[in-house]
Amino acid sequence: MNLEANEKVTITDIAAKANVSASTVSRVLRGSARVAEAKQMAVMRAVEELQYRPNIFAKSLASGQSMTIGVITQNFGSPFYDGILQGILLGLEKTEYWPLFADGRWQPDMEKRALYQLLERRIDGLIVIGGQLSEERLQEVARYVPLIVAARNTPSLPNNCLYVRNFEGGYNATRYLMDMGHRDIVHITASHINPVAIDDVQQRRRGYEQAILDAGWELDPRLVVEGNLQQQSGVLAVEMLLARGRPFSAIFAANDQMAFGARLALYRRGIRVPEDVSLVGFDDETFAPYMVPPLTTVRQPDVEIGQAAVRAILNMLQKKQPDLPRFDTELIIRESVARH
Amino acid sequence: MNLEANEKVTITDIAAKANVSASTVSRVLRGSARVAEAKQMAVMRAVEELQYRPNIFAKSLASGQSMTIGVITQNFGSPFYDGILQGILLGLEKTEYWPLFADGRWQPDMEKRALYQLLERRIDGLIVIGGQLSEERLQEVARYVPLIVAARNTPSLPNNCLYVRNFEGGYNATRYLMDMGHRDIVHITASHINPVAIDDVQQRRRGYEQAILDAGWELDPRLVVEGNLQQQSGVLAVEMLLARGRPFSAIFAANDQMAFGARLALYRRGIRVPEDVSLVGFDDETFAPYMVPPLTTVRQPDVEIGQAAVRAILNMLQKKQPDLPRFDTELIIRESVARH
DNA sequence: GGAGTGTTTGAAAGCGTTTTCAGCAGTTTA
DNA sequence: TAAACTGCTGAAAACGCTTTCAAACACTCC
Repeated sequence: MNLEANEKVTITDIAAKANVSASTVSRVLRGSARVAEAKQMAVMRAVEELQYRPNIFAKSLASGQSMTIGVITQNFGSPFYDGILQGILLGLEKTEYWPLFADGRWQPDMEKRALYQLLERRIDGLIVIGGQLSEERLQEVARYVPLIVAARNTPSLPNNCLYVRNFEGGYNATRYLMDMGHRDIVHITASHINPVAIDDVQQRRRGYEQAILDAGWELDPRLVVEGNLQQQSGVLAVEMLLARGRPFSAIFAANDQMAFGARLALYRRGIRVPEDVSLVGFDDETFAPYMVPPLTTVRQPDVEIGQAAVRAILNMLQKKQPDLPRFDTELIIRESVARH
Repeated sequence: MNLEANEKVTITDIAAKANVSASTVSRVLRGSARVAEAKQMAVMRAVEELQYRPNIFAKSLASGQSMTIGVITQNFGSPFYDGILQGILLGLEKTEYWPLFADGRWQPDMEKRALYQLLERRIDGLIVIGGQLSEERLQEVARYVPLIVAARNTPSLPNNCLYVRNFEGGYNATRYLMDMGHRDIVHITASHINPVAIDDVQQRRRGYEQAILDAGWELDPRLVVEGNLQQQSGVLAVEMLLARGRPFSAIFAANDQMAFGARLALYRRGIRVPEDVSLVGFDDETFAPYMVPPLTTVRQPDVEIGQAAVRAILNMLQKKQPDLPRFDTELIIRESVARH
């Protein structure tokens, strides 16, 4: 790599060196039309020798494409979302595209602003991870630019949405606890975050409820606590639960972070995991295997979701029908659940 | 926000509507020269009415600036680095610049490739977080584009480097354990990662050693174990330590991730924390307060570092001397250390 | 009243690509 | 043998900005 050298080499220089016109150079480089073998070779040689690097601004201006994919995430630094970002990075790796990340921070106006700025940067496609943009706005965006929504259910955009079977995940987690002999199972949910409904989390809750109903038991509202997906809210949830006085032997948290919080609260109260209370999370974050005891949890294939999102977007960019796989969750059994 | 509407509005349309020339419109928008008050107003009104959004490609082509800052991180999804990224995002928020992230994954060739691609995208500045690019290459890059190196000591680039006082951090952590009555203090380090030396981690180790020497004690090589900064290596480190048979009452790990691994290994062996063995980490990751027991650790101001990196780069872009603060670490005392 | 100074402006020349269009050889086809 | 294709190629026109340059104008000062 020679930094300064290639700086000023333009397509015209290549054209001169290879004894062809600039148009022909462009054709060879983009493969946009047939060019005689001999000229092709000449162009390639000139490119090699002069260390030519196309100017991306000129390219974008002329072609109208930025070769970038916008990505709106919430809460940069949150393990599950970061996993998806990693998948996106991975999927984009051997393409000509580059991701443009923006952080919505679960704040509707931040998210709108991010969207706006990304569009101003003329992104060729957009991946939205979670978030709270209204479906109407997403529809509007989808009309304007290829769009994939990941980690969020958007019923009105069936052709833009990457689903995870959250319902089944919640169901299986609960079912597993039941199979281990638990009956009084708590669910820490987070159906509302300032104050928009998070469909994925609600699906997990519905799975939990269905598992209980399928067993022929009754739902007990005292066993459900509301959190906000952050660790601290897991602590609070357990406090609240204990205050309610309703006995329980197991907790299923709607994400790992709240499970970690719950685990800490139990520790502080001297309640042992899993001897006294069993614990199941959701997401399988990197820290989950290192919780004490290692956390049994429902794995969402985050990296795979990111990669699938990229594949789908790339297909859309080529005007092909994207395939939108449904992702299954997987129960990862570790050591935080004991037989009751 | 009107998506389709503004698409085709160009500077010429504004010029026509405001009864001025395109050059004047440009001048008003960029503030690059005085323009009569009345015309300014007219331009602003036209911009407003036609919902004009400048075409960033044309802007970049004409000005030679991409209004992007390249950022090379290692290991996307690692908490400490993500914290810095968050800081960068935050710092860039109210500027016209946008970050372009690349992931080196601690692999030298990945990192070189990332660097190369970022330069191809004509970034206006570059922030490198950690990594293994040789100092020579970094020097070469620095000559070519404003460069800030964060979370890594680069002695040959004193004007491009953001330092954290890792030595003091290591010293204080060890000192604290000594003050709590510990004498046989283990250090889990990671001085070499395939197989490049990580200066920051070595500084922490030197701090550890100095603290012991200052107390008038001898360094015992059996108390130092090598890891690779990943959780799993913390597990292995404790296994190895136990196998050595050298008694110890405290562990100071060079980062939180290895501390988490160590904590798990101790749990598996039935060794209590902090009753039997005390534990101190480094970084203060988001999970540290939720470890059981909450982890005493050395906080590095990750978000602040990211913000400082942005400030420095922005200064360099304005040809001003960047200020490169030294960052102090802070010992966060939680519950993983007991008096011995 | 003219020279000198300073301020504001528009025309036009880039910036480096892509893409359209027409032309020019060679084929085929009628 | 003329007409119609085909396949390659170069000239030139976008793409939508920024910036230089010189003109136009309004002052101020001898």
